[in-house]
Amino acid sequence: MKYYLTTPIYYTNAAPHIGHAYTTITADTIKRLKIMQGFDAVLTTGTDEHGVNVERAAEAQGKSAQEYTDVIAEEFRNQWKILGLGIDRFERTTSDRHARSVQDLFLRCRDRGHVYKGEYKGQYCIFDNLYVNEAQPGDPCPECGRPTETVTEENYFFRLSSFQQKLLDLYEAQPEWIQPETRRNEVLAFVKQGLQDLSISRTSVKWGIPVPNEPKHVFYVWFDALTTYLSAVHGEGLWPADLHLIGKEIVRFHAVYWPAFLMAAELPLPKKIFAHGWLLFENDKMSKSRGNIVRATPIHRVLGTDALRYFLLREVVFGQDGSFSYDALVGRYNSDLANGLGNLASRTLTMIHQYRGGAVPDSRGDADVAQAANETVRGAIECFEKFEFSRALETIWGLIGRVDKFIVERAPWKLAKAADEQARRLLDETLYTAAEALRIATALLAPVIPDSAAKIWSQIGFTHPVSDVRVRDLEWGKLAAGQLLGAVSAVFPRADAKLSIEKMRELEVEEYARQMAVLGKTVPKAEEEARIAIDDFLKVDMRVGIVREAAAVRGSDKLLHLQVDIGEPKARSIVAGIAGVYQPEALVGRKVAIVANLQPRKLKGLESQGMIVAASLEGGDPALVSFLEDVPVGARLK
RNA sequence: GCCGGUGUAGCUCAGGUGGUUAGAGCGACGGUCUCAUAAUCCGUAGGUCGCAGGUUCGACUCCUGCCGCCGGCACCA
Repeated sequence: MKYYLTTPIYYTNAAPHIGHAYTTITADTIKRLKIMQGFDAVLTTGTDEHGVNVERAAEAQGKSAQEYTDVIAEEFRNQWKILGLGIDRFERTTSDRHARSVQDLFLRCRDRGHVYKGEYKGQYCIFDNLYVNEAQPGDPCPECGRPTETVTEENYFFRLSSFQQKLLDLYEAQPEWIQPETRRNEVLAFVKQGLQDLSISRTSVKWGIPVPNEPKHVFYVWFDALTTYLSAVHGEGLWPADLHLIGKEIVRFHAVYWPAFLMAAELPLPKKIFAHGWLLFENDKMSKSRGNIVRATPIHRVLGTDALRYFLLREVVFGQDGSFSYDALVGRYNSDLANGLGNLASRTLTMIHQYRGGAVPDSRGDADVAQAANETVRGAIECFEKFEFSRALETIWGLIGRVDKFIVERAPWKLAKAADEQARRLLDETLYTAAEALRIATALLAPVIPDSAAKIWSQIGFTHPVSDVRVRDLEWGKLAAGQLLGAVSAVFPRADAKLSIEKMRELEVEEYARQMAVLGKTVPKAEEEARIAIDDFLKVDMRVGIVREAAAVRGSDKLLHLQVDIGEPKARSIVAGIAGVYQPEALVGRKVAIVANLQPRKLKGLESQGMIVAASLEGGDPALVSFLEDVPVGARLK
């Protein structure tokens, strides 16, 4: 039985960080679990390398787009290698076979009448050569702030609109097709609203896969990227995928666009889509501007990859957002891995060496612990099956705790001093029980902490790899009497919290610098390019104004309608997206800064004759500009 | 504004269809053993189960309203 699973393909505009690692590590764990359950599991990941952003980034470095993405793709490939992940297919959107897959998918859709040539009307920035999605006439370019122009472009469209009912039928027929349920609800709401046809090609972009017989057209983002899941296993009989593992930000593309493309092409649909949450840093969003992005390799180097794997799967409830912190990481490492599993292995194996010459004693083990172990296996597998990793691990640690307690109750060190036959038998039983429970827990944990499990496994004396273990081997009593143990050494040496965190932070700085160097990014250069001349700045007419009236805008969360006096005969009517932070009554009488020479625009039926100036905080909240000195209304800012 | 979710010990979370003293792990504190990685084990402290009403003999568990947080859509000149 095959089991084909995928991670998203990662966009080559940034180097890999812990977020990428989170998804990929989870996928690797699922793959190992499926293998343990007897499947031939295949895992695909890769890189998404097309598009204007890449085109421009490469140009800025004087590289070809291909040269540029070669470096980053290699960076990702290497990252997974360092972390020891079992990637079977690494598919790049720039590979030839992928191009053929995309073109083939397109032709299948076209031949069945689901694609047509039309006109895309949108906003375009001529300076940045950039299409601004979802912008409206008059909107500024997000890159340079200059006004965008409305342009029309010939595009191919996919008839997404005609798939609404089929998609709803799919979600209805397979309620667990998209998980967790909260994501399913969102998708349902989105599709029920009605679907618009989707633009799937561009003539303004060069860096992409050409549309067959249309040399000017290149495929646009999702039609290209999603298809890697097919091309990675082309001709291998592995499609459909059993699982697409994704982040919650790309649910729509996987749960709406992708099945529609496949339905249109009359290809089988993936079996399941699971969207995980985001990894936050100490409860804040990780972002470049905050400078709080964490990379996986420093953790790998200080505590080992398994510490990271265990932390991510134990601490984060899979499907929900989770919080990463070095403190929590080291805490989990010490209390669960070092004191828990590592110490249990250490004490158990050491005692067998000391009291029984390193050979597993002959016994059936304690019946209660045996039962607990069998129940643990059943419970943990059940949780794993539902991707409830944290619960599965909690269950397994329940067994570890049970055995620690059992050892103390039996006090084998006392039994060892007694000379009678009953003590000898009891000691045999105690040691066997601890060793057998350790064997089962270790094998059960191997998908989550493969390297460490392998070490413990060989210390127990096995010569075959722990990755060969199948679920049926987890039954109590399979440990053979007489088996000779290997040499014992600490698998999870206790970590000094302060020192290891310092070390990880240090390495983090190094790794960041290394990645930047690899990407050829130098911060000063980017700033220089963004500089404008004084003339450009003087084009912006900013004025001090005083808010005369303020009211909420009906039917909107964020908008306030303000009347701002800037010394003109009539106050300006300004609609501003600040309702989330400011109460209307608190604004009346407040001095503000506005941009006075903007093209007016209608919002919710109200004309906005300017823009209020505010700092844009992380998370999108605004903070209005104000003055410490008393400034006259109408004064110009420069 | 509409829709979905969520709010339980310092932290992370469990708590089918309402029923005796609300649980676990980590952390804190005290004690214990000595096989073990200053580990283990035992014990203690700590919660008006977001707030206010309601239904009920009885609600963390059901209903209503409010507040907070998260997310989706709309929207953010």
